[in-house]
Amino acid sequence: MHALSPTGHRLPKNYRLVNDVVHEHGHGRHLAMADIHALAKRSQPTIGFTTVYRALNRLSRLGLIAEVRVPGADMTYYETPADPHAHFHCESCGRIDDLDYHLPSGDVERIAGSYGIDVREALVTISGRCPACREAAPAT
Amino acid sequence: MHALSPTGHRLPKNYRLVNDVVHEHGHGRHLAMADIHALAKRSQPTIGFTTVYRALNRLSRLGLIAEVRVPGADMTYYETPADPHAHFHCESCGRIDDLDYHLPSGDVERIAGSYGIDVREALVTISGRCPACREAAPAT
DNA sequence: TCTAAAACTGAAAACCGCTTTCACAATTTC
DNA sequence: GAAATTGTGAAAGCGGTTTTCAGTTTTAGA
Repeated sequence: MHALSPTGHRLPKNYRLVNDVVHEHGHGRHLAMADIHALAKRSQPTIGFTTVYRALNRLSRLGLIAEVRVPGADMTYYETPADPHAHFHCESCGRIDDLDYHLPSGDVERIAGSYGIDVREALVTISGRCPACREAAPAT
Repeated sequence: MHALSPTGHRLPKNYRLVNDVVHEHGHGRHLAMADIHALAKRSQPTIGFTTVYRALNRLSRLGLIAEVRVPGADMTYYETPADPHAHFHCESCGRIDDLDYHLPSGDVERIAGSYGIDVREALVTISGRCPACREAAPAT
């Protein structure tokens, strides 16, 4: 017996579990597939990472969760969908934070127009050192 | 006998070869390690990819070449260092183009200040479909 | 110039996240 | 119910990157 997602899609129950996990633990945090798998196992100890992998793909495609890809990070992270925002990636400790920033409206459209591009997504990523790492080892 | 790089660093000759390759073929193009290895072999058929790998790391660290990491692309690309600019990544054909755009000056500083971040780099990446792919398969 | 230390080299193996395959189980549809 | 579809977990495969190893070349210092 499958059930419907919040947007009316039919979702297997493992997929709904994954969705719940991301929404419960993804408040401002960014979860890797391994994290999500570990969390899902708490409710469903037999769930395999392959299922989590497929769930994340499906949920992303449906827009129920969002992929976070940060240049320089070697993994894909997942978060709850939110208004456009930038990401910060600490090169020392690897942490990823949300930044409340988005490109000036109009800029993307202007670029798209002049290059003939069909834009799906415009990403802003800032990399550097977070306050904690700054303090731990000031300047390298 | 080593020689000096343009900036006065001592560089093994294989590393200089890699540097030359990137600067000769990286005009507006983005080269993967495999490309660079293949090109370097023309002059130095015995050069191994490990050496190219190490050269690219060193040269990047010295700022003689620039790494291009694009979210969604599975590889690191290399280009000649240039003024800040954005990148476009075509999700259909994978091509990566330079875009003549940079974040409004002041924006990055403002973010850095309010979050206490030590910024090394601010990246703008736009993904979507390039004109060629648009035409080949309009809308999916 | 000779020599010990340091740096460089290429092949191969290890690594690591992601993706696919396989054989089987559960669910849905008719 | 039975057939077709969809979901499942383990395991194997894949591809770019990184490390290891044993050996060579280069450098620095007497």
